[in-house]
Order: sequence, then structure tokens, then C-alpha cells
Amino acid sequence: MRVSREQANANRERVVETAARLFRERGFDGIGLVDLMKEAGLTHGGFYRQFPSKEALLTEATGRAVSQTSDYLAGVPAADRAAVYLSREHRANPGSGCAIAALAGDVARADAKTQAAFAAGVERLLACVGGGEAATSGAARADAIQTLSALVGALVIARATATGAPGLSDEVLATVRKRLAGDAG
Amino acid sequence: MRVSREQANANRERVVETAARLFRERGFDGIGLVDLMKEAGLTHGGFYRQFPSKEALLTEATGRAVSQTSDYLAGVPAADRAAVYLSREHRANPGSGCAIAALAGDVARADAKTQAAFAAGVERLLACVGGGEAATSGAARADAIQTLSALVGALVIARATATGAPGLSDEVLATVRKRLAGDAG
DNA sequence: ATTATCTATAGATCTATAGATAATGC
DNA sequence: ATTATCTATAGATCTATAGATAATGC
Repeated sequence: MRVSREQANANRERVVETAARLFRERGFDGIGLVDLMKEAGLTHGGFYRQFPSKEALLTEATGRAVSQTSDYLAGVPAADRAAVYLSREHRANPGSGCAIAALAGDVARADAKTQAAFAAGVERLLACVGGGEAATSGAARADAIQTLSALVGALVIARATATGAPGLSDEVLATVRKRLAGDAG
Repeated sequence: MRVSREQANANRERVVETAARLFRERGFDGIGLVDLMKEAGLTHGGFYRQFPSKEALLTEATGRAVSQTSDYLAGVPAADRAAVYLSREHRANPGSGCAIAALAGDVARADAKTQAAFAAGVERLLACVGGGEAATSGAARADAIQTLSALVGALVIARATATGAPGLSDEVLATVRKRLAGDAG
């Protein structure tokens, strides 16, 4: 039943990756440790050798999810970012999508460490959206904050209305996409 | 143990009001029916005579919360709305604050009926933010969608960083507040 | 007689722990 | 000998239901 140290590290990685996806899809309380470990291909008994608590896994999973988000978005051409971010495909796939939009609700109720990991992701996205020159304060950073807020708000509203009011959901995506294509998007 | 029909209706109202507050504060999975009913001054045994399920209470509580939100915001002078919405006080009090920002995550995973109640709230806020002329499509409605998205996104990000990165949280509130004060805010 | 609310509980979760097992790594 | 993972379970929840109770409303 024991595996090599290398394999154990790989298993731990897979748990974090799985959590980064499932917490975004179902929320922190929407997935239990038994099912989460099962999705990672393990049983739940080994969990507490690798993590002190489910809350600690949220901290790591948040860090992982925000890294995935900024890495992915950095690879999208600046001119396409708003269209990709506000697409129906992104709306339908929170598990592989923006960590800020998908985790904000749970992170607002999490501890300071998790919020700090989340904030680091916000900073990286600001640098990305602002074209690299938004790290310091000033007008470029203010533009980036305004743009990121509109992106996150539009996606969050679109997801909460996707099934019950698909026309409004599509309209919100399309409208903000169009507005952001004009300037800093 | 039985009360008058009038009192029973008042009790039911209080359960919906309590849920509208607690779901915003703790999330749908963050409050159990036993504690929720206790906060409403009742025991949990009577719950299922008034509501078919906890999910059905979410539908009603969402409708109640969005009504409170649009009613409150309609009473705030248009010039002050962005400052009130993006205040530290609003950030600290989700239970009595904007239903869109506080419930979006849970509603994205809820049924179509709950999403429809949420969408009705979005429409009412668009009319409010747009100054009443945003109900029909056109530039005024697009402005309102852009403004509401920025408001919701900024508040959601500010809440998720309030404890772990208070400087960033304050900065997001202040920046978007300043930007929206200029135009449609 | 009806019914709103109560007490009590069933049955299914959930997080976390205990102890066994078996392969790694000294 | 150490340890990563397993099986099994403790103890605390959670949603939902059953049946008793007592006041309302016919």
C-alpha cells in the first residue's frame, strides 16, 4: 500500500489539482473529502497525513487555481482576452476557469491565509489585464482594476442567470465584452 | 403550541427574512435548518409544513433579498449610489447588503426558478442604476449593465480580500468608486 | 376538527482519527 | 524501521419525517 516518495508527492499534487477544480465547480461545502479523494484516485484515510484540515486544502487549492488562471490568461493575446473571458464556454466551465470569479464567495468566508493567496492572484491578473505596466499605482493600475471588476462582475452575474434567464445572461456577457473591446480589454 | 393563522403567516415571513439574511452572510450550505429556525425563534420541526425543502426556501429568500436590495438602492440618491455600494460598511455587512453580490455563487448552482428570481433582481437593479430609462435595450441599458458589473465585481473582490489583503480591498473599492462617480454611477 | 408547532428520531452525510498493511528506503 | 495508503469507525452534523400537543376556528 505504500508508494515511493516521488509517487506520494505526485499523489499530493493530484489532490490539490482536483480540489482546485472541484471547489470552483461545486463550492467549498459542495464537495466532501471522501468524494474529493475518490476523484483524485485515492481513499480518504490518507488525507490527514498530507493536509492538516480541509480548510488548509482550500488555501493550497486557491493558490493553485489563481496560478492556473493567470498563467492561462497571460497566454491569450491581449486583444482576445475580454472575448475569451466573457465567452459562453468560460461561463459553462468554472472548474477550469477564472479562480477569482469562481472562488470569491467561499474565500470571503475563509481565513486570512487563503485570502492572501487569492489577493496574489488578483495582483497577477491586474498585471496581466493592465499589460504589465499596471503593477505600480497610477492611471494604468486604476484602468486594470476597473476592467477586472467589470469582467468578474459580468461573469458572476452571467453564471447566476445562465439557466433561469439565458437571454439576460448572454446579454450581460455580450454587452461588457463589447464595451471592453473598445479600450483596456 | 398552535398559533393563529395571522401569527403563522408572520412566523413564515420571519423565516424567509432570516434566510434572506443568513444565506447572504454564510452561504446556502453555511447555515443548517435547525440553526436557521432557531434564529427565527422557532424549532425545526415545523419547517416542512411551510416549505417543501431547503432549496425552496432559497428560492423565496433570493426573491426577498433582491427585493430588499432594489428597494433600498432606489431610495439612495443617484449621485451617492456608487459610494454607498462600494463602501467599507457594505463590504462588512453582506447580510443586509446587495443580494446579487452575496448570492451569485450559490445561485449559479441553484435551480432555474431561483435563478429567475435572481434575474428579476438584476433587471430591477439595472433600471435603478440606469435611472429608469434602461429597461429597454439601447445605449442606456448597456451603460447600466457595464456599471452594475463593475459594482458587483469590485464588491465581490473586495470581500474576498478584506481580511487577507485589506490594502488591496480598500483600493479596489476606492478606484471603482472614483471611476463610476465620473459617469453613469 | 383542524392545524401550527413541538419533541424526538431516522438515515445519510461530513470531518477527522485509529490502527492495520505493505512497500520503500536506510 | 519508516511511512504512504488502506479499511473501519467515532462523533458531530444535516435534511427530512413521524407522531404528540394544544390552541384556533368552525
